[in-house]
Amino acid sequence: MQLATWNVNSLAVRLPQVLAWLAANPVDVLVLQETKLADDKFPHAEIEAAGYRAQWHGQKTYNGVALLSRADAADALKNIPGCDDPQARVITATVGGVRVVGGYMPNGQAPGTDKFEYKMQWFRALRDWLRDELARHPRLVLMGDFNIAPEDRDVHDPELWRGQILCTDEEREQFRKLIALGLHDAFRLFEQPPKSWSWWDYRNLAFRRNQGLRIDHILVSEALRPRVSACCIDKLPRKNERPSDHAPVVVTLDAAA
DNA sequence: ATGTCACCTGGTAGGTGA
Repeated sequence: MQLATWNVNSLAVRLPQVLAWLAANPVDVLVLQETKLADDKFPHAEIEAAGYRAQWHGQKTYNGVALLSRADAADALKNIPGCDDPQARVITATVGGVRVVGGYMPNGQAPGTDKFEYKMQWFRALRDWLRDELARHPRLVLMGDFNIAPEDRDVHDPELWRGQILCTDEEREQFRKLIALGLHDAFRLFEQPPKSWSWWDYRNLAFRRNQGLRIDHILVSEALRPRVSACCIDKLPRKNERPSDHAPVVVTLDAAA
């Protein structure tokens, strides 16, 4: 079973790239972030024609998430239950016995801003709900754009980025607290090439210079950890014309014993 | 040195968010 996450930065613009990527990478589950589409604009016909079912939680202009799956998706949820959030950031469903949580975590803009405080509160709410969700669904994957580079090795220039948004100690603490629920960063279960990033700013020729950050993550629960056989970042779509600024991240799970 | 992109409103640009 393969699952992937991709921040597409507008599904209206990126739909052809998503369909092409799925044709080349027929993963079982793909969660998308920043669809930026109201629910009635979601391209479900095109996605179904490509062989995928879709759950989506949309929003005009900002945010918006979706969960595409080859098999049936059951018990879908939108956003964090019990958290009254007007921003569309989470889509959850059970596929093939795995509880899949796709998230577009808040960016936070800059430390000290209202948006940063929202980010902190949002992660607290996510953690409080996930604790219960993990008890109900031991086989769980949390993946998406976390907007956090967990460690210095996830940053092309740690000194330049120190204390900046995506890299603050407070954000990294939020990431560690998610891990402490009993989750594992699938990417770090394997030896990886140095300077592996999932996001490159559109500015400053950042991709050409490989000046990026690893902020898109796939966290797997303890019960799933023995099944993880690979996890990699697919940089190819970042080389497309009109690319998203993010690359997909893919995890491979062996069949249950 | 700087270097973008997507989307909105309300226009033949400017603002916002990332």
